[in-house]
Amino acid sequence: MAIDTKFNPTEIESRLYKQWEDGGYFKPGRKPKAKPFTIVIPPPNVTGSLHMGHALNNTIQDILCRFERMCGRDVLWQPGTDHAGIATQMVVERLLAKEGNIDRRTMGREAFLKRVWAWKEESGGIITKQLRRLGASCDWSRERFTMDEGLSAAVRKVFVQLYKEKLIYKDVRLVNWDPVFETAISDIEVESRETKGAMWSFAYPLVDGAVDGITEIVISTTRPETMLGDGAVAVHPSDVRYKNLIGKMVRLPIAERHIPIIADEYPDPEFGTGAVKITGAHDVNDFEVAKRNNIPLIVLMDKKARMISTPENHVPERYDGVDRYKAREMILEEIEALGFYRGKEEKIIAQPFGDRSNVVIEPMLTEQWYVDAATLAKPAVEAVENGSSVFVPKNWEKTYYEWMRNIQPWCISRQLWWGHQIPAWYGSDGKIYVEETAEEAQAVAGKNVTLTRDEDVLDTWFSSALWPFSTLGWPDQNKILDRHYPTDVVVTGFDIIFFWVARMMMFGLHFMKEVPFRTIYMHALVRDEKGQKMSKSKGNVIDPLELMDEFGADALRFTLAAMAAQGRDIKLGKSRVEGYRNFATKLWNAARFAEMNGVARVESFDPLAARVTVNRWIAGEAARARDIVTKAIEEHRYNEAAAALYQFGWNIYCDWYVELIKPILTGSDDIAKSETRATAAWAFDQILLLMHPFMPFITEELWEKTATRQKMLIAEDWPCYVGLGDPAADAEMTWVIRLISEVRSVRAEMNVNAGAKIPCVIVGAGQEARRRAGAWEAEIMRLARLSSLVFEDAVPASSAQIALDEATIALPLQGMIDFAAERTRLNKELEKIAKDMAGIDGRLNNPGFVAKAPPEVLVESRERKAELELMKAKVAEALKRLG
RNA sequence: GGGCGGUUAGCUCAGCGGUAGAGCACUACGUUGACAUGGUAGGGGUCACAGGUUCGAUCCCUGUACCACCCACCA
Repeated sequence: MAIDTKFNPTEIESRLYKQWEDGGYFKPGRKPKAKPFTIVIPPPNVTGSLHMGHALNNTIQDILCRFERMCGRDVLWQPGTDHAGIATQMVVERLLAKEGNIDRRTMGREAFLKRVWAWKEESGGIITKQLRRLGASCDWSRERFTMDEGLSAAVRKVFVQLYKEKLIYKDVRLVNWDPVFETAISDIEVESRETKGAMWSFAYPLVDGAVDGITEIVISTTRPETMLGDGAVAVHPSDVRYKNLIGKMVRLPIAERHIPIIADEYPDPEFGTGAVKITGAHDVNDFEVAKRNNIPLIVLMDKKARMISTPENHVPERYDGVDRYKAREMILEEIEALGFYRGKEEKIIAQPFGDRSNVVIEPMLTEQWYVDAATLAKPAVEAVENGSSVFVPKNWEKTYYEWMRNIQPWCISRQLWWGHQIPAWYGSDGKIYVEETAEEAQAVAGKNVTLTRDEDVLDTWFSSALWPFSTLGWPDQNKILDRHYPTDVVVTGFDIIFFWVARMMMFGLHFMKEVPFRTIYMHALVRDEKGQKMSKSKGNVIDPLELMDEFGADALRFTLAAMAAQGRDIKLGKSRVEGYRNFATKLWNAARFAEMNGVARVESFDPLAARVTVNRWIAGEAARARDIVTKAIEEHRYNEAAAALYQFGWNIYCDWYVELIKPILTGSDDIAKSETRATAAWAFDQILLLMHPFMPFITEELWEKTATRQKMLIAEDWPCYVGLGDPAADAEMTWVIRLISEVRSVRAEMNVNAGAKIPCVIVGAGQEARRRAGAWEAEIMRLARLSSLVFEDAVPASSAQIALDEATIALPLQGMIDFAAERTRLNKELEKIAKDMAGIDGRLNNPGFVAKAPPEVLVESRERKAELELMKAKVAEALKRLG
């Protein structure tokens, strides 16, 4: 069982993971009587491979799951993947093109879908393998896919019910149309970007001649090509310039139609010419104006955003089939030639882009399916208001409210093939039958009706919205669902708060009558060292897999946890990962040290029974670390937990404790020796236990290597200490450490090498003094003895003079340690008394009482600094005398 | 236009009423029987700026300046 001299992460990771998974440690139901704890994974796209965001997201979830498991909860971490409609279809279409195959349309829907499924079976499991690599303790036996039969059934049921409740309906309105994928997309899939553009001005001549000497009206537009579809020109009713033009007709050049000048509140008289062309079928604002004023909607483009010429739309034939941007140039040329051109102004304009296709979205008038989100949002808002679900950090609630309270109908139909096909059938008369199956629809429609199914599929996020209950087996009632819904926490990045969290809230509440999760933990986004979003095009992607190869999964996990402060983004540098890899190595070597020094676990060892000061102290420190880590995880402050672990493991245990016990281990006091061995082993076990959620692999490995155990570490109980922590031992160790540091510092400054045995001597003396401690004089004597011993190696003959000097040095130091804490404590106490007396809650503006704090407490820090300087000087002097 | 963050060491970031912290980088000395993926010590900060509250402000309040992000229909 000897521990290798080197720690090799890759060697142990896959072996241990397999042991855990095969051993069934990730499955719920091991503790049937325990309180359940549930997390559903944010399902990664099947097309995806692990990026930094996933790594962070799943590290946090795994920390929680492992922690709660150790705390005795019955943990279910429900994994799965998302079919990712557009993304997947895109990948497969590209693949087809690359292989020189026919496109999907000529291939036909059925054949294409078969191809996608084949692709999914073949390459869809990459990301789940990578999650295993990270150590994620999901119950893989329950893995789900959003297009599984069960989940699809859930989708159909939800759709049908919402339709029957009139919360899903069809509507003809302007949608965001993606001309590359030729599908509608929802509002939040549109990204507005600032681009260079221009605003052109055209004149439309009045049909019936001049009014008040005016012969034309000048409009301004950023989209000249849409002038062919103008149905009116609008002016503000209060705009005196156009007062007498309202109701007159103007001639629309090129299209050669007559359109009215109307009055509407929409135009801003201050902006441009104050007159706006109204193109109802190609602009969201214009659409509203047109509806209000009964202006006809003239469709100009086809699904690829090319102009079309039809008898209805009056678009000249020469425009037929011309791309919208080419049409723009043509229009500009023609307008100029016709003499209606009135100038151009360069301008930065916001343009809508498809978040996946990177192409300008065209507002298009089509019939689509919508969810009445406003109605569903109400309970979802209330649930957060009344605390049924809580955001961490809290300030995301405001963003959530803002969006939910202004929510628009959610367009859920997509003109794609990969996804859940909408369970709606049409009779030849156009009548709609929405049922879960074709048979049911047929039964409702009657035998003689020929039904055709709606071709569209649902937005991917529709099925994701059901994820917290569909994965647990809904709509079938079952034990898992009863036991694990609502889930405890959802862990996610804020970028999908609207896409996913909000919709799960709406659907969860509507169908389960319960919030889908109690806590919504929003973590930051991972960026590169310069704070830029990682993207392939920028070439700044840090691949978590490469980091794991180089430094190990534990190091990566610890890094991510340590950086998961509740900010907005995380800038990740390799050096940080390297640092935590070193931490892992440090622990590995501490275990080797233990092994070499006969430090081994003693089954019946009780840290409370330890007598040696340093042992009592380390036990207390372990308890303290345990408390900090526990609290920090519970409050989702992972960086604090990580910091406490790092400090306890490296600073407290390795730097101080291990160094301080060396003389005991090599000394001749057998009682102290055996106690220390047992304590060291015990304390190291505590490190492994507390660290396991963060660094599961190395801790599990060392757990196995350092003793014969009943259970694997993953199945161990989270430590709970009663009565650990000895103020006397703490106080003594605190100033021992301080004193050693001071002496070392002075020595270093003076470049004196007084030997390396200081720590051992101090501790030995400290123990002895502890037994005698009591009266103040005794304390001084103890210090004196101690100080003389500090220089024992250097000055074999004892020097009483030096000893006394050192004593006077050490005492103010001891006072200094407690100075700040004491002052704080006193002020807090006084403030509290003041508040109680005045009955004030919250911050006290003018306590006044604080000024009455004992004067010795309110010493200026400057004096303290002077004391320190003096002390240093004295130590230096003492050393000088030693030569 | 609304909203949410940020500005702390050379770099990346914690902290958040009570003597300014970590990692990396840097300097010096050790190459000592766990560990050079180490050890010890050290240098480096008017905590963006200006006011205010307070016995005390990096922290709370108000404003200013930059930097990010999200949302929104100004043609």
